[in-house]
Amino acid sequence: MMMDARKFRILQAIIDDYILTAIPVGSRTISKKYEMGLSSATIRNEMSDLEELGYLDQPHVSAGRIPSAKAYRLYVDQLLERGVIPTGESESIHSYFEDRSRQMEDVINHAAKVLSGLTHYTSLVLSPKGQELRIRNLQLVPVSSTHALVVIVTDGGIMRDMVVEVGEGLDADALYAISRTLTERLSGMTLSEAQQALAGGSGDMHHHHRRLADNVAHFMGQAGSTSKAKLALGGPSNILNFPEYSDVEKAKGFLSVLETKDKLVDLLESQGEMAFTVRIGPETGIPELSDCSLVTATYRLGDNNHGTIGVIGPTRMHYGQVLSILNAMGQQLSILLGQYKE
Amino acid sequence: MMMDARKFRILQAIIDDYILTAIPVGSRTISKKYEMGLSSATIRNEMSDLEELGYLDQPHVSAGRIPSAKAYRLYVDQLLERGVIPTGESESIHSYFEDRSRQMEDVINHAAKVLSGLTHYTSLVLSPKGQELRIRNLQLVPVSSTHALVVIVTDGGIMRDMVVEVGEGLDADALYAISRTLTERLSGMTLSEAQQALAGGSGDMHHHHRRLADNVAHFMGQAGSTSKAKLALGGPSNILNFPEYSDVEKAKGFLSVLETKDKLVDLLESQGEMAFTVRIGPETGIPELSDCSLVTATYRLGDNNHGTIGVIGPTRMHYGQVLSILNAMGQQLSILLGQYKE
DNA sequence: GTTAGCACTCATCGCAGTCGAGTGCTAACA
DNA sequence: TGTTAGCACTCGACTGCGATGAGTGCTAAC
Repeated sequence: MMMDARKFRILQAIIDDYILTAIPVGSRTISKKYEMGLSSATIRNEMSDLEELGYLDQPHVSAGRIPSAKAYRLYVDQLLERGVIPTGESESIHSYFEDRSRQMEDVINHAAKVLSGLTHYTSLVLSPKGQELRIRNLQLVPVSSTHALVVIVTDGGIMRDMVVEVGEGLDADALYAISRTLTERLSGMTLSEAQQALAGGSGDMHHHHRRLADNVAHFMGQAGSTSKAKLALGGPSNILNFPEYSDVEKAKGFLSVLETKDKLVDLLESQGEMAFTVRIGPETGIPELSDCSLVTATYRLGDNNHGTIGVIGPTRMHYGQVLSILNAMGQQLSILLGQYKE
Repeated sequence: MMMDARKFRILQAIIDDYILTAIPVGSRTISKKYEMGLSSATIRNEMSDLEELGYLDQPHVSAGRIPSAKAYRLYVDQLLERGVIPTGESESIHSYFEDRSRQMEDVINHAAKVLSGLTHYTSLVLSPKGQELRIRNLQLVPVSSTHALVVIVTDGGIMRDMVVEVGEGLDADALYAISRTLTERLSGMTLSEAQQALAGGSGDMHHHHRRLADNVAHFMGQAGSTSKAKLALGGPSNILNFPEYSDVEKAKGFLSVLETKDKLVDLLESQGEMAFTVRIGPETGIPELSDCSLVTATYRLGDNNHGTIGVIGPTRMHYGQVLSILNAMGQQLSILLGQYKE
């Protein structure tokens, strides 16, 4: 048995209806509501076939059918093939960023809020990871007589800071001098390159201030590591709006995953450079999210940097709308965060 | 009718039992489990009195009694009067901070995690507000040809940073010179004093770089305002462990409040300088939290700064234990964050 | 003042019965 | 050969009801 055009149309109708209502869809519903020109009996036969093909599940014998993960996969693939509808969203999203803050973190947080507000799902916004960023400026700011704050400005405009121990007896001017030297030496390198350069330890300065150099190198290792990418969550409790999660146990599982952000970051990072990724149910690889879908998109920042935005919701998600909003939001973020670029 | 010692003992037993089990407490339970040397009938009479006095509520006529907010209030007040039990918690909490990060934000986040882990409630950790901090150092780090990052180090060791617009044609050295001048002028002032000093606008520099000065002043206003205090949440989903919140609607209300952090910050800040505050049910002033209690404590940072830590849970909270843990955690935070002090 | 006894209340649980949405199958029809 | 009407069947959801039992309030005796 094969999937033909009619089967596909019926499947589509079932998915649409289930996305809307979250109620198992019966043959009569499809026949009447979606004007197929077919009787419920025919639909029934087709549905039986679709079930055999693995596109539909039946919670119990006297209930309607619900789409399987495989069905959503097909649905989404079609959607992506046909291209996403980039509606007027873009403009409306733009308006949410009127008071454009320049702080990476603020932008990330705000974006997450806007995203969850627009989609009514839980949203995730991951800042670009530092790995690929190139250093533009490095400066040490004295904090105490023994510690200094490292500030690094990169071509993405992202700054990370950390307190490092410096040797005794370095006043503000000395630190500034060192900062200038370091900036000169390291400018244009990525964080990991710079880390190596420092660890390699040629140059005058390094002999005098080995400790300082080591600490700064260590910091770069940390800042450059993916784990340091900032993750903002939007509307975690949105999930509770969906009947799928009216069970407290399930909701707790979901929220717990959100709390341990590490897994999420890994998941988001694994997207790589793809414009869009849709993970349906078990495809997320996280048991607690096995009846959720995760839709992610990347936004570009500079030539070799990207961050990730995403939305988590029940598998019966408004994929089309979500993709469209993510698309618009990605563009907006690229613009907002790209404004440091010279 | 008055509250006498025996009534109080009975009330205490009821509260203890209800905190443990979340099940309405009957007269027989008290008479047997708590060895009052009184029959259930006597307890019943006393309970009836306690209800009349407003310390007990009855969900329905054939159920046991549950403590009212007024009862918890009495309970807590007694607890506070007698002094909190500062057990060995302090040591165990210390051990959670082995890898002492120096980043304010990391410490705050970690503290929230530890706090929610220890108490099994939802925890809140609010960083000290910048208002009272005194500037020790101010530095401008070039970000682009037109923007610079302001970094301020204060005597609390707290740094806030923000990108401000500077005039054209200022290179790194020029910015450093300005930074030195500003540090000299502003060092020792609080943020708001510094803001005024800058706005006042005497001094050579200000005429040349009015724009820059204005922007820095504006930043100080922001950084110093209470709204900028960082709030970390720990274990938001912990609330779902309690049967009180097995209703999804209630849980959603609770979690929504957590998402809009502003209200929480206000609530935490309103504690003022008190060592401990306990808000029971309606006392929180937030409808969604009307059957929660919020226990907060302050931790000191320097002479005139303090942050707030707190725990939110159901009204039937383990007040004694929570107070003890908050106490220990407060001390630990004071130590950790105070380590920049010269 | 305390307690035993008793009638009363009321939430909870289990159970049988009903209802109805939805199915699968068969037979007739185009 | 594909479509449809009809019908028996399934099974979850809901309803009503009696039994159960925890817990109370009241009264009378100690």
